[in-house]
Amino acid sequence: MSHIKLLKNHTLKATPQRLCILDTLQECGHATLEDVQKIISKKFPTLSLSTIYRNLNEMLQKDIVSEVKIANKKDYFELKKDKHVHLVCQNCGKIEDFEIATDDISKQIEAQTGDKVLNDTLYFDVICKDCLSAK
Amino acid sequence: MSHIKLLKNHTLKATPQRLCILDTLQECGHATLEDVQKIISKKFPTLSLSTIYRNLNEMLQKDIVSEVKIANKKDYFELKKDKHVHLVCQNCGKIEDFEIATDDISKQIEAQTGDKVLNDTLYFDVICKDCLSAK
DNA sequence: CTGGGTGCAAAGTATTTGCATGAAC
DNA sequence: GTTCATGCAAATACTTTGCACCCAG
Repeated sequence: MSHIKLLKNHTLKATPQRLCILDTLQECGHATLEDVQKIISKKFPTLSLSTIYRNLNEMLQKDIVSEVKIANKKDYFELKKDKHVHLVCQNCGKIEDFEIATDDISKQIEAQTGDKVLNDTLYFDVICKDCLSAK
Repeated sequence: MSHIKLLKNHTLKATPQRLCILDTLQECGHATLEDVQKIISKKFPTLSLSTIYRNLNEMLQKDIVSEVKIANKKDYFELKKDKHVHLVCQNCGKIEDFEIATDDISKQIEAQTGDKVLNDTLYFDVICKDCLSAK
């Protein structure tokens, strides 16, 4: 879906500023606020910091983007995607996505706790293939 | 291990302030900075905010405590524990811990990506038993 | 047109730091 | 006694807000 439609579906006007923010997230995959700021300052120098804050918050609320929180790291933003796991390379810092079925674990938790599992967020600390082979 | 020993093992002096912070985390299981602040203001009103910040940061660095980051929530602190999963109740907000073996998933990731998995952090959004039965 | 969005400057929070004093070892 | 930690106040960093102007629909 185009970013223009994406915004309109969520009752947000398709301004150049918003499109620029979405493009940036798409390019980066996962971007910290700092990343977004830095990249935008080149692509669209007049886009103000308050606009970035305001829009990221709005898009979080409307579930267009999500926040990726990793211990000992800054928070990242990403375009909302289907269920996936984050693989965080402890060497180069890169974040990869990985599709995975976690129903087994969910069932196990439900059986042992009596809770109802709705959803999950999984992070794995890894050394990525590239860093492994670089050694 | 007593908190006094815990601190000394990490070359930190066992001050009443530090012990109070550790006790607070132990009581709460998972506490936000705000929780810590609020509880401490009763138990030890002269303990200053900068001391809380300084010590939590130091203890994070020395791996005495860890940070629990959950999307759409404030960050929590907890005493460092063995590998466990966090179950976050979407209804009452409570966080439970759950012990689980995740080797299967790790192996699956390694097989499919070529990465080396070091560690993992898993969160599950749940409706806890208590909230389920309260309906 | 008109309502919502933007930029700017200012306000509001959160976090860190420098330094003199005080406590742990 | 020394060294390290604390409290306070000040500095810095981060985030939000109010308002006049502007643009997408």
